[in-house]
Amino acid sequence: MSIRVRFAPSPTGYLHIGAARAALFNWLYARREGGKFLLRIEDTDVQRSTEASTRSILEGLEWLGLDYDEELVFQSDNFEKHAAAAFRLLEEGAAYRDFTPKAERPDANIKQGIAERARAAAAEGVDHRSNPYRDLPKEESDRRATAGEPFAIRLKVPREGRTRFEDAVYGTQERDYAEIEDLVLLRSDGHPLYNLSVVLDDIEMGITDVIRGQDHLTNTHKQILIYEALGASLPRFAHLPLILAPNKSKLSKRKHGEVVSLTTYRDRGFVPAAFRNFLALLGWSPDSEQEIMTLEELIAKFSLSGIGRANAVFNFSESDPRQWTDAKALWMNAEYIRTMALDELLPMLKAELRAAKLWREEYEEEEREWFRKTVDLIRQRFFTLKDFSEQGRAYFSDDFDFDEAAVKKNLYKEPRLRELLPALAERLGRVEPWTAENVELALRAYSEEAGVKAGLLINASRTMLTGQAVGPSMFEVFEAIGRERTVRRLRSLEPWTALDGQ
RNA sequence: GGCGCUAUGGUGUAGUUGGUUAACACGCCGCCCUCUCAAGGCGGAGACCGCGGGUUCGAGCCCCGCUAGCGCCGCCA
Repeated sequence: MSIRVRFAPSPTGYLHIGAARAALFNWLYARREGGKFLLRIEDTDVQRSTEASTRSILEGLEWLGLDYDEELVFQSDNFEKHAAAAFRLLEEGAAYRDFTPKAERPDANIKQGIAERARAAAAEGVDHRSNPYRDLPKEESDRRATAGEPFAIRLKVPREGRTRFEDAVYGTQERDYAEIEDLVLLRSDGHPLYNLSVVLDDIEMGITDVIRGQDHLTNTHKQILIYEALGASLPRFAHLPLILAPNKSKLSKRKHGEVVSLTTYRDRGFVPAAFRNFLALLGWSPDSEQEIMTLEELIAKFSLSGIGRANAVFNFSESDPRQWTDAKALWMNAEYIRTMALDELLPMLKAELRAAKLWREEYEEEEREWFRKTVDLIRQRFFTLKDFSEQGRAYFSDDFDFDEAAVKKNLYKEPRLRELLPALAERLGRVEPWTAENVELALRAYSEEAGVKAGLLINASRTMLTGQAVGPSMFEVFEAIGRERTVRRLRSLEPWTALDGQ
């Protein structure tokens, strides 16, 4: 039978990078094995599910280049089938009605509350089969139900035995039935619960391999119980190590903010292929030592056996804007930006410059060559797509800012530059043809005449022309900026006005 | 509290059936290149392989114990 896997996020927020990685692994596995990658939106929690989240998940997957097969499944559409299955299990005696009134559980510190309850229960010894309604005679159960008394349906977990499965990542997993509570299948309001729904949907969708986060590892035993009660065969399971924050806590939006959202990477100038490549390496490693991999290579090399078991730390600093996300992710993005085919980069740049209102149609017409050459020149030291419209702004617009540190370092330290630069502008205005080589000859000749080091004029020019202290080799910059703009900018008084004010 | 999972330099990971200088990438430091900053080249610091016991001629790899971190334990998903 061919492989069928799925990614099943719940639309209760943005797409978390951990979830995105799970989607990636599923997708790679399906593509590698020639199987199908299905998408199911688990929107059974009506309170928290939003359409905006669904949209954001879809966008995120599309951005990463993860296309899904077959129809998108909304779990809520199967609501009735799931409820019916619970009643079927009830009829078959595999489940029972629990008439215990629903407990009030304030959502706030729910996890803590559960732990406390478990602690208290453990203190006096727990018997998970002690529910008073577990062995209620069928007649009485039916009678009370008919009388309109509310009830939940719980799975009747056998007293003796254990569940067992072979996890593709974590190996053999076993758990005694005694440790598993009779889980609720259907709430008293008639809504099926997660564990029932996933199992039913996975069966209906023909899922052969369930690849998901390790947080589901112990829950898998409960789901196996449901598979068994349903008489269905088990899929293969593969659980993925979790992604942790620098302080080793679980990555969450609440605590860590936008760094955990996939859309942040799109919005902050990541190249999808770069982020995808980075994500693939979080918890998985190929046989070779090669880390930069194309999608095709990723697919060809991917295997469940390459997945590690230890949780991975995702590094970032909340105080240092230069390290806003993992340094390796940033490095990888820079690597992609400077080495990828220019033709693949240009469309992304077009979108970026458009958003920054720096795009001009000429860049695809008469200035096409200039644009390509300039992008190729400046991309060498950029980390994100955003850098093109920020640090690179001066190449596309006359309206750019002067970096304060650059002005101090390259202009203010030598007062004579106020006279030297306009004079240099005068000289450069006569350079013909305008090439890096000719500008260099002219500039060096002038520096000798003026008795100053060429470096002084070069660095000052860099700041005058680009507003920056750093950038590509300056003569290439002169060529890219062009003679007319060069002359004008060298004569500009703007950087000096701040000085006058002091 | 119970159950489970994990544990290799700051981070991500390799470490083949146990075999002797623990590998790669990012980051960090230095040198070269140089008009700046990157990139690139070269070199370096950084891991007693969580701790303690075993088994063995020999253990990061096997066994036991401990510790720590994480996860799960809901009429949430």
